[in-house]
Amino acid sequence: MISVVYFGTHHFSAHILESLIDSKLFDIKLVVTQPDRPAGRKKEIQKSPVKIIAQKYNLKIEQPETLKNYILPTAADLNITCQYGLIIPKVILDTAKHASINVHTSLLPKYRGASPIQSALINGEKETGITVMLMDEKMDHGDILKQQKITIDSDDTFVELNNKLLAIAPDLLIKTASDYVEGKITSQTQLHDEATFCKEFTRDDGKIDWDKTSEQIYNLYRGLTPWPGIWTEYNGQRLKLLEVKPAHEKVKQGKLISQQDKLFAGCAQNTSIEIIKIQLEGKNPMQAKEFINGFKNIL
RNA sequence: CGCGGGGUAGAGCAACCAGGCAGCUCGUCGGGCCCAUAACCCGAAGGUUCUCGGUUCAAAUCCGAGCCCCGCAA
Repeated sequence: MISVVYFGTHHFSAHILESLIDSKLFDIKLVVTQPDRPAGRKKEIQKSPVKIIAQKYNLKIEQPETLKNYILPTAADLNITCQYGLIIPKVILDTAKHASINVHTSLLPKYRGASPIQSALINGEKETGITVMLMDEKMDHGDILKQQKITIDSDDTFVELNNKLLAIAPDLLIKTASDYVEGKITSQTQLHDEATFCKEFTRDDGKIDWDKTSEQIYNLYRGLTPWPGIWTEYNGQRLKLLEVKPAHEKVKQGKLISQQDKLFAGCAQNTSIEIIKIQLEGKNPMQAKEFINGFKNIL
């Protein structure tokens, strides 16, 4: 068995961790994840998805607030990280007997950073993939061990694409990690000149710019749904567009109109999007038809 | 005590501010029209107006308390 210290926080990472456990090839000596934080309207303390998995398998857990001056209590053959959310100092990377390995959800050097899946969708990419790499002290900068490409369908949203990547990532990681420990893989330096970066998104990033075309807005929807979602202002209130698709109706830019039971919004260059599911500030989500029934007089 | 919107027929909303027969668009059911229809016409059923208390001749509406849903923020 290969001993491992695992660093991770979010959902994708939790699945990766569980796959490592299931493979029975790895001995997870320690899981490092971000501290429990308040979330939701009532500010209830929530565990990270990775912590939940770690507890399910009774693994040892560490939740340092920061890794500055943090001393890893356990050394292992490999440090494996995925969506941990904090930069890991070189001192900690160097504790691994063989290497510190990272799983990243893009084809590096493209989309280094916090939101590779969302950003690829927003930019209308046709393909993306998984990169398994060696870590260095710069974010997503280390040498590449293995990559696997997948195609992005034009209707994939974050959920579908995330699932596609999740379907291939565990096997790629497990095989690459094992092969690396056995010395069967050589690493390859990234083409740093071609690197692009992506930031973490906030709700403001979901505000729709109606000067964009329906394709651009649809891509924004694909990348930011379900979180943080896309929205616009309507009568001074926030209107979330929970489900949309490109359409060909001619609608004045930035305007909402109803046609039979359907709802359309006008985008740039005479394009439009159909709104299928919608939520007004303070209200529950509703289908376009329900919205039309209730708000017909002001459409 | 973080800020704000909301709870009215199966759905989405109006009426509330300024108390006086609870209404609109759908859906459902029945009938009509039609070659036909999810279209159109006629009709019907369906309500403890979230709960409890208060004010009043009279409360969906005003006052007090509570429960629940949601948008921000974190």
